[in-house]
Amino acid sequence: MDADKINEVREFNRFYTRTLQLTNKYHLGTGLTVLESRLLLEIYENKLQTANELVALLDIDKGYLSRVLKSLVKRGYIEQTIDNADKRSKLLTLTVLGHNTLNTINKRADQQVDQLFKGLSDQEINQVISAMDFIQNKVNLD
Amino acid sequence: MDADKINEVREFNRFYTRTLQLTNKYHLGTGLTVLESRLLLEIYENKLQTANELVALLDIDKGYLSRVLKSLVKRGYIEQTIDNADKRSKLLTLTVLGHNTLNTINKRADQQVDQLFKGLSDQEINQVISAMDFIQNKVNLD
DNA sequence: GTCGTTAGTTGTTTTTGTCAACCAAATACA
DNA sequence: TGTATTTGGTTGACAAAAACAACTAACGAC
Repeated sequence: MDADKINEVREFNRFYTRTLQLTNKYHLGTGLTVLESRLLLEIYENKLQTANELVALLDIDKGYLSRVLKSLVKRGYIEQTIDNADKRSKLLTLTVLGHNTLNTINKRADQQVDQLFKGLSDQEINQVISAMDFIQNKVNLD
Repeated sequence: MDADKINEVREFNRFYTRTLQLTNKYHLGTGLTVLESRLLLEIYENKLQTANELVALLDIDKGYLSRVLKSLVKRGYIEQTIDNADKRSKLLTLTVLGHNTLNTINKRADQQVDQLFKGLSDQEINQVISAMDFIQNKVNLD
């Protein structure tokens, strides 16, 4: 891949990180840190059930996670119940507060997306979205 | 903007943070933290000259920045010289080491981009890049 | 020259994260 | 079965990253 193209990708990366950083500050106004809101999200939307799964997914220290979860329990965002099938592990679920907070976060993120697309015509919005789609499908993960 | 589209954008955001932002972990293998490498980058490529400008751009605590800069000076990456036009402020420049390190970081980022695009045809690469271009031109910043 | 502002520093504290030792339940296996 | 190993999670001790507030010295306005 030649230098020009690499440069364009680099520039896009900077651009997008800069933009995303706005939409990434989900926690703002919710009393949660970025990590905490990520945990709620993974527990609820991706159906992760145990600390162990979170550790594997997020590549985070298990001791630290243990404390963060403890704090989330104390503050009423999640509940931990012992798994009867394996009494070492605790199953994580969101409380009503946790659920509502996650909704707030999502709503706020949506507003930021709206803000980002403000002033574009429907046709342009569709084009941006299909460009995103294209990138997502083409770029090599693993 | 309807829910479906917002959802796609949200997904793209997650995808993008997960993947391309990998190329943002510049610091790996250079002895610099992410913040430090960002500072070098802003000083050199964006021609920021004072701690004050960095504080404004990066929304970072000035006390903390002061210490980080001090450490970068001590470790030989940057130099601070008193601005004769305003003896309160110090002008920041990269040393040779700082400059070389920044080059290494950029090279490494380029390799990661290459890796990401591995296996795509030239035509596909061009399509991805023009999709990026399109997004960048259309999406509303500020 | 005095006063409010500004650039940067420093002391103190909080938050975030790492590392290693630990406990109890589960699994392996002789 | 009984013992050894592994696994899910907790805890203590510590290090690094970052926030907060008080401070100094130079600057600008008047």
